[in-house]
Amino acid sequence: MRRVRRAELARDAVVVAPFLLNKLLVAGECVGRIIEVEAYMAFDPASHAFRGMTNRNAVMFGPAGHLYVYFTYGMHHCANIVTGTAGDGQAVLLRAVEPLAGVDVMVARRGRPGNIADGPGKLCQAFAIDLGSNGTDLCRPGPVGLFDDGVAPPATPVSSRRIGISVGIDTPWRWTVSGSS
DNA sequence: AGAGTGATGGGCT
DNA sequence: GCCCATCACTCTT
Repeated sequence: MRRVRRAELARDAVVVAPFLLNKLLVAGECVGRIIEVEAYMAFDPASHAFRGMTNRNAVMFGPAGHLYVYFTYGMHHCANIVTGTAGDGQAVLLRAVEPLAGVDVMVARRGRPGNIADGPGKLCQAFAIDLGSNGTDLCRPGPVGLFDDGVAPPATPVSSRRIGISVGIDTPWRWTVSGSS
């Protein structure tokens, strides 16, 4: 099981997003297989980076392979993986993972059994990812990592429209592993 | 299965 | 002061 290399993430978000399917998100004892992602490109009206760099989205403009975490709706965190070249302002939103290890811990954090990581907010709660993890380098040993266990992403990833946004809904930049929602 | 809605707080115009 | 890259609960088909 090898760590995902920075060079693999230093490509456009629309390329990296399907590449990330079936990769493993690891945080402490918790492991999950990525099954749903969305790409947010530069000059993408739905992207946090669209209006330029601010304190909140600064990590998006840094080098690829870092975690961009933001707080939204007054109660949820969402996790993104920075892609492209530094300065681009690109990222891939992690929307869902299949829990593989540390399920007990995730259920305890969630406070309820079942459907513990099938949404961007739930995923962050289950993996204890919050603003304290913002900027973490996933390509170096640390509290959060991204690994490849040799399971290839789907040969023909399923793409569809992104969710929860009101602009940029024309671009099919959401990818799922076939069989998951 | 799907639509409607309240919770709740930081970010930005 | 309004807008969310959400979730869970309720009520309706």
